[in-house]
Amino acid sequence: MGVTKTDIFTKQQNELASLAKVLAHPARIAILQHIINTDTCICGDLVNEIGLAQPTISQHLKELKKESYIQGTIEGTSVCYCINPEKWRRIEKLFSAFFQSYQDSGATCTPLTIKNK
Amino acid sequence: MGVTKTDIFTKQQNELASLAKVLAHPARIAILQHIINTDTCICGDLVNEIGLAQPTISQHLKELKKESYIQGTIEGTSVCYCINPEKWRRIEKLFSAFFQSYQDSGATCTPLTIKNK
DNA sequence: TTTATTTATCGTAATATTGCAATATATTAA
DNA sequence: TTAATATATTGCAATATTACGATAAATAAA
Repeated sequence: MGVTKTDIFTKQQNELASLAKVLAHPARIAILQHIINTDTCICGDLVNEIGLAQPTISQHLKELKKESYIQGTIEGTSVCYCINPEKWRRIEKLFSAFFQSYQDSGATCTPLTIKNK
Repeated sequence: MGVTKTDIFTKQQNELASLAKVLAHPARIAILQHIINTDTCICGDLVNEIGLAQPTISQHLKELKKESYIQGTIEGTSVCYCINPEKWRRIEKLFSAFFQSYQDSGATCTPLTIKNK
């Protein structure tokens, strides 16, 4: 159906999935990396840096803003984007906690050649 | 077009995006958490634990296997799933490195009320 | 005011994802 | 062999995502 049954999952599960979804596209990773490298972004530069059309970049920025990975400030006709420091650290902690919730107990689950790829 | 232009991004950007995409669904988060909690999974239990049909769970497991978050062992008629320890730590490091690549430089990008949600 | 510049939004086409019924496959038990 | 059990695969419908041309909106410069 292409529609996720969010109601059967916990708030935390849905939140982590939503945050991961933002990172689930190389253009958005590239945008974040460029903003990180340039500190405050020169916004329109993203269109030049990354080989995507302006509406496409704008759409990706919208998704990054929706989950507050970044924030924007209007500078005349252009918009300056930068990382949202507080949210970034919060997201980092959520992912970190998720990955650290697994600790290798040495439980035996022998790997095998799985037939279906 | 619904088709990602992977060729214009680096291998690292595409890899992190692919890994994030696996986590971009609450069912897959729930599956991983259940496997983590039960150490080795009782596979069919996932269908009961999570309120999704068997083919749907099987499909999610396939995606988790594709990026090697988990591995499966055939136990008679059933399949026992568990976390792939080596891959899990590798993925953890990739995400950790990504988040830590941002360090708050105190660069001024004053937040504002952004009009478009 | 008019023009240029920058970014956001709309509309749309192509493709991907999600979910499940039906079915196939594989192994164990009878 | 046959039946039961567990999981994977297929096929399909509903919806979501990606990308971009066209255009709107908003501000600065002339």
